[in-house]
Amino acid sequence: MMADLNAGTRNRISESTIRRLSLYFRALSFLEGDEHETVSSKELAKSEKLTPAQVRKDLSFFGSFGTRGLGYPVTELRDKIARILGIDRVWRVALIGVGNIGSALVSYKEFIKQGFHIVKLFDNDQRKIGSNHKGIIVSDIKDLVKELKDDSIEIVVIAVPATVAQYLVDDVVKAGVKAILNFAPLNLRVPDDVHVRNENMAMELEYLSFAMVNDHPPRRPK
Amino acid sequence: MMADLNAGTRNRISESTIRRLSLYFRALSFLEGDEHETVSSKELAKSEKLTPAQVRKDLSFFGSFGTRGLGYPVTELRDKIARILGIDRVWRVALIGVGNIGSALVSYKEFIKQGFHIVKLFDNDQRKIGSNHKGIIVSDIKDLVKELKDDSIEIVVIAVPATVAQYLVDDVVKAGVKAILNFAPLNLRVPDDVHVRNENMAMELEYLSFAMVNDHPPRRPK
DNA sequence: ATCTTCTTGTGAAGCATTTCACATAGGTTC
DNA sequence: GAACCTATGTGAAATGCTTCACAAGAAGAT
Repeated sequence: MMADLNAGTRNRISESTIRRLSLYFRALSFLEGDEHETVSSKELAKSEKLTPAQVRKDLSFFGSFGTRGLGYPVTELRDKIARILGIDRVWRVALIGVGNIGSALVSYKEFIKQGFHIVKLFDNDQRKIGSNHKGIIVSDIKDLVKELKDDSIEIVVIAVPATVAQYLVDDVVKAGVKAILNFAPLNLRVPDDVHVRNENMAMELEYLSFAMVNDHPPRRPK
Repeated sequence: MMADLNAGTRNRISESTIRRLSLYFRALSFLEGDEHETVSSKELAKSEKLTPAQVRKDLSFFGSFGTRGLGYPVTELRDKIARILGIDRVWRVALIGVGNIGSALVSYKEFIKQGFHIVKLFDNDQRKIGSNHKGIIVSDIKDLVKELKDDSIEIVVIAVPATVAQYLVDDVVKAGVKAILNFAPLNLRVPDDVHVRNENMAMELEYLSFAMVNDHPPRRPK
């Protein structure tokens, strides 16, 4: 039974489910290397510290991919999930801000592996503009809107200081980009049809800090 | 009314609440710069795209910080949250893996600002060992356990390839470290009393990809 | 061909989190 | 100092998510 993903709030797939699909995808990619032909919900759950029921329920939102008594075919399921996540294709990504984090992301192999190709770099620093990072020439930020459009950029990664991020994002929206991965520590204002995900590294450290200070028990399945 | 944070599963503060505390902390830090003396749950909610009720409920788990009819005192609330999150002190952090991401993190100002001081670097590459990054000399990974102990490291950041991460984490655990921030794309196995948070940058891009392919509506409050 | 075993797929139950709604209380004005 | 205004703090309702439990389907053995 395929869920209707377009049904507004009703039937909406939860954020948690989608994030777990990423985990399943990763686990299946590992298994593919091994001799495994099939994998059970139990095994898949164990490798990501989840419950078997959770795995089955998540997958059931998108279809029936398994065989009763046997499990799920590894390669096939991996491909199906790639399809669902939309990573069975190449995405054209632009990165704004070639500083510490930006530079690291240009060379980050996980992105390429999953079809996220950074094809464009922007900065406002004259010393960086024109320079070459992994074969990509850094463009001047002042040409942002035009170049994003001309190059059919679909996803933009923001890796600039918080003070200038909103200003740049307004231009990114103007260029028609509908997806933004934001590393700047602030909440970006965008229209309803633009997707934003925030990557907040300090937040994860704060969680660890809280957990230690308060002796907060981790949530464990079962 | 203070919640009992040590009460095992009962009364456990939810992960979402803690993550939102980080957001409130950030928003309050911004406001402090302005002329604002107090802030209402409504204003605080708006700046992070949440509901006022959510803000009040979150804070109520930890005490009564506001004044009816007026709102919350900005500086005081900010300090209280810092206390709750355990970021009213300095944490000694070690970073393992001085590659692309590792190098970026050493210079990442948000960490320092919030009291997370990277005081130790490790790598297994002979060309990197002994070199100086932002005033810190890179240590040989083979001395990991001893040096983590000797330097009273409390938090370890893992920024190495997935293939070697588990092996290193076993040593980190051996050294008595109870908190790990993991950038390697795999699920680390650790004892129950060790806290792990995963930073999975590809996962966020996958979420964006999913949202675009499936025309998935973002969840909006109200 | 039937029996046994294994594991899926899924309503329903059980929990957890969010939102509602309002009594309550501090501040301000007259 | 009383009346009014405003925004908190919080039980209770509503919503959302996870886990349970089992019928049903597929493969392999005898």
